[in-house]
Amino acid sequence: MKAENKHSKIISAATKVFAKKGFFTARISDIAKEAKVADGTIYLYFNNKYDILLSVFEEEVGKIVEKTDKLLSSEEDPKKMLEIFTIQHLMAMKKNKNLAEVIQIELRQTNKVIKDYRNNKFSEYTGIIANIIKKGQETGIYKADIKADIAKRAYFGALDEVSRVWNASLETHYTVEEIADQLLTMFLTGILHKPAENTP
Amino acid sequence: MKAENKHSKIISAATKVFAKKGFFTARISDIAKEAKVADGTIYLYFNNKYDILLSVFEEEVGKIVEKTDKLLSSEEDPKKMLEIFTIQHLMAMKKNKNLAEVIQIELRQTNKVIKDYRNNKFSEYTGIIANIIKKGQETGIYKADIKADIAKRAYFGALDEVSRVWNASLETHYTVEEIADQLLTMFLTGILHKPAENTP
DNA sequence: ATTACATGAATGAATAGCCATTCATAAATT
DNA sequence: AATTTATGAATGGCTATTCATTCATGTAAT
Repeated sequence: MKAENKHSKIISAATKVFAKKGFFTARISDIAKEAKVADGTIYLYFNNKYDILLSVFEEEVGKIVEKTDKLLSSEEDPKKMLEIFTIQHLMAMKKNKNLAEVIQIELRQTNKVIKDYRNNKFSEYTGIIANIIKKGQETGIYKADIKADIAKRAYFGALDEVSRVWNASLETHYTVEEIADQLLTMFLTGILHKPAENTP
Repeated sequence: MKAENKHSKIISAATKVFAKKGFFTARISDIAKEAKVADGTIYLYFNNKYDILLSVFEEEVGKIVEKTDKLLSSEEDPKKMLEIFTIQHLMAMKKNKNLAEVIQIELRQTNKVIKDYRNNKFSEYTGIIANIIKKGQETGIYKADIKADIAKRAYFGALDEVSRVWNASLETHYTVEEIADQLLTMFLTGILHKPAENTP
């Protein structure tokens, strides 16, 4: 069996298992079983349990970053860019619900214990939001007094929390487009009614 | 020693320890040590480890809900209400950074494993946001086509993520007021420049 | 073509360490 | 002295990780 194949089989099994049980309650044997591989085999491809989580995180987030960059590269309008980012994020999370969970786990749990931080694909990812905002500020369409580093967090947080509920989904009949529309409306124009002055 | 005293001593010790090490890597003996109590004593006040976490969560979030309700009760303007909510949340999280962490842990980690859900103070809390929005929509100052249940999540997510970084704070020299101002600006009026039509 | 040998991947039972929980015993309080 | 509260060492269960062994494939010698 080809090596690469097994590596990725384990990665995707782990994604599934971590998402379902959480990192700490997931057993190596669960992952092994899910990947249809012996327990020991996992240690041929990963150093330890945490290494699996980190790999899942970095690799999968890496893919998303790459895809997002590609999608954005052909767009110049900061407003459209934010729209693309939003839809892309929500679609990715809906498609791979397990990944959404893993991101949340890794982000909030484990780096508390193990300080490694490698390349940190994640800050790369939120950095994309910051860049969109900065670009819009240069163009002049976004408010200049918005701080990009606060805004990127706020917007990521909003996206993330909306996706979280998706998973824990007791509900959410909304489509990606509906949610994206709501988020973009809020973030771009706010929830306040504009004073109706622009009627000619 | 008074019983109630010991109960709350354990709660606050646990808050500290969970925040620092995360639920799963925190040891009962850590909590006991922090509370200056014997390991066994903890089991006189709580059923098990998870019960401690849940108690921390429910009790502390409960306090915040109560305080927030009180602060809001004397205010009618939905715009001011959101402002109050925002500042109150950020202050509470800054004051009790540990609690901010525990909320995140509980929210995203553990209820995956143990389904209990008791009263769920948390939905009560986000419900406050939803109510503010609905009220503003009735008054007519908030856009009618914003869905309160999406908006509440988005806004809570934004607040929460901003507070998270606070803790992991590698930076954040911002004051509560600055951050609140930024979030409110974004959420109320958006990041887009208003088309400058309201100059008379 | 067949056999013998080599290599490295894969296995999964055994190990070893950790830590939540219990409980016999000891204060402390009534 | 009876009862309540507290202690912390001992127990027991759990699971990450290891490693001796097997298996599969390739190479070379006959």
